[in-house]
Amino acid sequence: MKIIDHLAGVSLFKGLSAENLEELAMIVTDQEFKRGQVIFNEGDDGVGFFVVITGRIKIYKMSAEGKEQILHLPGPGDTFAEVAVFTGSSYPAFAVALEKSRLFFFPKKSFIDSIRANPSLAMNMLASLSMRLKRFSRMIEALSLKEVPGRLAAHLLYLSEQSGDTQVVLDITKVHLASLLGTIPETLSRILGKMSKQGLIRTDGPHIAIPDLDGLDDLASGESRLT
Amino acid sequence: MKIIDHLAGVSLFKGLSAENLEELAMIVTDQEFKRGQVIFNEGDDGVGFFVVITGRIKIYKMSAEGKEQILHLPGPGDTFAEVAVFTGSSYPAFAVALEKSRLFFFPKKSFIDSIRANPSLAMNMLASLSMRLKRFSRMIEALSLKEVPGRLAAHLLYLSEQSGDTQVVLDITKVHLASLLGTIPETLSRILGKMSKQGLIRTDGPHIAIPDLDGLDDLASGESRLT
DNA sequence: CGGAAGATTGATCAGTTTCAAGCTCCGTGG
DNA sequence: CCACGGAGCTTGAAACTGATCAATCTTCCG
Repeated sequence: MKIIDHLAGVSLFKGLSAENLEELAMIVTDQEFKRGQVIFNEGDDGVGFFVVITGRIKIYKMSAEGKEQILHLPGPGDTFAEVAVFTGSSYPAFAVALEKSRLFFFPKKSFIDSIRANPSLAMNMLASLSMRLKRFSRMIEALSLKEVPGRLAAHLLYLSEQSGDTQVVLDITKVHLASLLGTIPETLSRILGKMSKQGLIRTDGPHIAIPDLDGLDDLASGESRLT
Repeated sequence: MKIIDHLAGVSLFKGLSAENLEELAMIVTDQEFKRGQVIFNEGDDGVGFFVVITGRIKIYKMSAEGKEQILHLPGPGDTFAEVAVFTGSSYPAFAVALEKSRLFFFPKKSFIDSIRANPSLAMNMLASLSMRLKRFSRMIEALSLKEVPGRLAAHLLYLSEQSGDTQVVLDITKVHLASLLGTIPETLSRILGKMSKQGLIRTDGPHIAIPDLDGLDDLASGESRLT
């Protein structure tokens, strides 16, 4: 499968002509990362951005004591580190591969040229950054205004909405889910337990069934609490 | 003073030609808001975005119990609600004027046309959104990985860096500062008190002197704590 | 097969919020 | 012009959420 065929499946490049994709393909570097391999560290020189072809990446911040807060978990078709391209500075977070991953790397300079020459690509990128901004503001809202049960409920509802099913399968470990929700595995485990006891969910390893969507909704919006 | 002269001072429009500014000026609506007046509510139809000419705007989220988390406090020359332009959906937060404010409003449709026609404007907007994204990720980091003293220390250092002075003047109330830091006025007051007692800062109303930059730095990075 | 990583549960502890009260300051209307 | 009322700010005591520390068990990757 050629590079251009992979690019065609990336939503950031949706609607671009074959010639445009051809041009983009010329500036791409195809890169492989092993599970656990560092892609960049916070503060590294921001030389370009990435598109995930296969695998899963963890973008995160870290505290002095080593606690991690996950910002983003891009998978196939997702992009990351675009910020470095447009602020012309260093990467503002850490990135490691959670599994064996194939990435396309776009060097900053060449990609900026592409964007300048291509209004549709610019619009796509603006839409992509705006979407990210929206998700980040939801994260800020959750961290500041919701307690852990509310954040978890909101996340489960989000997953359920994505899959269009009241059966949800976690494709990340609970350690990572905790880090994404801004808490720790112990707390997450306890709260999943409480939710089960109250009949809001049924858990079986990474499988979570949601028999009571309305109950979770009340939790997520702060209208009820977990006793 | 004509609209175009105001536009020239907005960093989002930096580097644009006089003709470009002229075109932009044609799609602007000049609007006045009184102190406390609502500009839009979360969920309202996102019809366009704003540039602040004079005054101060509060962009915030709100919990079910009425607690507020400030996302952004745009002042003269700053923009807000750009996200609504590019995601084509509703406003994702609340906006009110903190004081009598003059705003320029850009309707979504016309502004998108301007961007498509003008690569420099597109690049400026990409840079602006990226900067915002970076600030939001710092906020997420702070809320999740730092305690209130650390967040406050980081914010004071930020203000000091902006002004290039170890003397800082708060141009917002402490109620708003608390909301910006993800806490409440009582906690903020106590922590300012502790910092003063330890000689990290000296406070006099909205004036805060920082005699011990290194001490604050240690607090902000989590290397020390407030006993 | 061995060991590290993931997951769960209990007891304790620290940080922050909540509730309550009192204070100053300022704008506005009588 | 003064008084009133509300907003901003501070301090204290009590309650609570979530983190920490510790132990155990399981799983899965090398």
